[in-house]
Amino acid sequence: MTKRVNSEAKVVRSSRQRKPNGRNVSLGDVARSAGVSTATVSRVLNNPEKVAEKSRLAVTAAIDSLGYIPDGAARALASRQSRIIGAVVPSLDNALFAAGIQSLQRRLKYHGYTLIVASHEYNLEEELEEVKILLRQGVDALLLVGSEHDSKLVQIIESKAVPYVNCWAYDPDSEQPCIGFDNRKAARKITQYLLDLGHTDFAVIAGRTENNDRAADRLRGITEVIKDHSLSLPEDRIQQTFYSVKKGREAMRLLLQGDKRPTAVLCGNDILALGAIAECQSAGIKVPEEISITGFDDLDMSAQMNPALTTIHVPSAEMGEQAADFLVARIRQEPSMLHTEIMADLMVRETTAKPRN
Amino acid sequence: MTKRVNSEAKVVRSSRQRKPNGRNVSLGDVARSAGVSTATVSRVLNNPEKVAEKSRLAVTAAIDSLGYIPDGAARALASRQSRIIGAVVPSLDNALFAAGIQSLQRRLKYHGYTLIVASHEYNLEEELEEVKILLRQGVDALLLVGSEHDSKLVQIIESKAVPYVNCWAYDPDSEQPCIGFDNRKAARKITQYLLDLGHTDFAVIAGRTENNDRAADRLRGITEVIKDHSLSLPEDRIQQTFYSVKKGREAMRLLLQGDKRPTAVLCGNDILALGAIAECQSAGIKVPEEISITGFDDLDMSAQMNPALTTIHVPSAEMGEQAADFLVARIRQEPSMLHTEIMADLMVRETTAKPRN
DNA sequence: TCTGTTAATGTAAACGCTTACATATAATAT
DNA sequence: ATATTATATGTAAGCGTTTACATTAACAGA
Repeated sequence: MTKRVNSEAKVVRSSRQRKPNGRNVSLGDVARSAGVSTATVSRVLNNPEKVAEKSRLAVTAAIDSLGYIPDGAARALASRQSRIIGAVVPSLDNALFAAGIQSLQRRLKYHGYTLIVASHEYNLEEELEEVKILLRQGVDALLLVGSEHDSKLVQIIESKAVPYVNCWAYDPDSEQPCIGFDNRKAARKITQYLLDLGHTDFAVIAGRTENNDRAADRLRGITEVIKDHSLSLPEDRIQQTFYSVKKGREAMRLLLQGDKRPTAVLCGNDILALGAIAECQSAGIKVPEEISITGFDDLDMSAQMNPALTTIHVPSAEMGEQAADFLVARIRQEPSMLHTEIMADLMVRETTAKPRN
Repeated sequence: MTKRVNSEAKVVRSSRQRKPNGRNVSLGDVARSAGVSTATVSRVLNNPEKVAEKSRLAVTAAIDSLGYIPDGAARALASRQSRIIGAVVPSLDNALFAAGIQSLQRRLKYHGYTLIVASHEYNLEEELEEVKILLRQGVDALLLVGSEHDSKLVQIIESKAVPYVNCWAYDPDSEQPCIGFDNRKAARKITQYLLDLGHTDFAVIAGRTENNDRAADRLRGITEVIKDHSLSLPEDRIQQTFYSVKKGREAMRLLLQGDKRPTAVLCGNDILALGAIAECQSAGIKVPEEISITGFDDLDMSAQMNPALTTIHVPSAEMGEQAADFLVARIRQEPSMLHTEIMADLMVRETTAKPRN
């Protein structure tokens, strides 16, 4: 598929030496140059208010002229704080998490922390593995996605006494801290909306529910409401698939093959819905006139597409920000809420309408 | 500073306690428990082949039973290697980078490295700032996007002797290592294709070119080819905007307002193109019958949309993987190519056609 | 038996910071 | 003036690893 052409065979051996003249410049060098002790230099770095202005100036001048950059490892070792926070998400490829991580990072930076992101590709064992790696790197706190984890995971984190929080899910009954929304409730809401519109003939294109409690909760919310209204949702009306436009199309194609076409299709996220809509368009089926389709997440583009997608708005950015504040508060041992619910609202747009007859 | 008044008889000597019941388990604890020296434990961790099987077994058993997790900071300090690699990208919100980062991470993990990602929101000063932070954290190598950086950036990295690579751009004349494709050449290719189709009336919806050499190169490639063919591209036919579907729509709306409508619109990336297409659809203009639209990047969804987008395929995943291999090779002081060009191919799909008359 | 060589392990000195505690100096109260 | 307290700085002991070098054991060749 893709060809690769290498430019001339320029082979360069980089000699991984430090400064030309020797070692890297250290805090000790700064101290010597400024004529103060290492303790004072350390203080101007960490508690400048505890240092007299005169020495503070001398030290900052020395830092600048020497181009001193503190050694994070040494600092972490001595202070037992790495100032690094880890996040383990299912995937970076999902715009939903990307947006959340983006705002998480921005906020952490504001608090003086650096973020390490790892992804586990919707594999709980892999998630445990990644958490171990982050713990080894000495993260000061951890952000996890969902509330379903490998059984050993929480135990390990707690044995290390590292603060953590589950995001993108809300479970007030859990002992684990979480910041997120109730996926089941939101799914019920959008299903109910379709029901109120008059739909009785449903199909679902869900994300894979194993190892993904968010997808499972969404599916559960949908089926519950449908069952509550004594409507049926046969097995072949429920597709489970990976999150991608392509998979969404394929699932919709299968759904369209049945002898009776559903009047409303609930998708596990916006990406699947985009695929479902594209498939309908290709098949000459009008959305929403002939079929209603809903998404979940409310990606930026969903409101802009044609037709604009009816979906559940998931405030990822807000969640990331709150998670940052929460974790920093925990690190500082300040009081904080155990559970924070964020509202996920229904966004009615153009892909849903009353059924035809 | 703070006075400590002990009313109780219990005087706590070490104020830095970790677990409720004491310290964390350290390599020394493992050594004691296994009946060997710390050096031997360290060896089984880092060079197991240098240790006799008997002691290796004893040590691994001790590690398991104590639940020992090595301290990354201490290891980094002593070995002068953090096993962390940093990436500074413009945005995580852009699916293009997300995909590249994802594969970079996967590959780094395979090599035993952890990835830290920072984003600078298309702000070169911010980029410098992030690089400094990562350097402070002690990253063993750095991945950058594009070849245009703050003038101090490369100097700082090189003074620290940290390997780095510029990605998503290809500039064989530069002294800086890069792995990527030639944005200008690719832009020329897609423009030429439109020209060959018979288009003479162009418009461009480009990404913002300040602080973004990739966007600038793309725009340059487009305008060059058009000029080469003695065609005109007036100022008002060039829109520059942020990468978002919404902005793409707005830009297209402006373009449609002119007295003469272009027959082909070249977009700076797929996201902008998606917006442009949506706007045309809303305006009742048929793509590609009445207007041809092209993207750039070839996101996963672009092939699935309706109509499928004609665009330039950017192999982000491959780039991430190669970047990982390159950086690791550099860290290990193995020989490696300074410049690697990756081909960005034209993907002709359904949003382009011959102009009407 | 002795010596030289190799393999396995141990000893202890870094690595570059932070910070408890000690000390010196200045400010204030008596 | 002296005692008291607050402020600023210095001293040096870690933090938990890695690793150069020393030591010991095992074994082969003479």
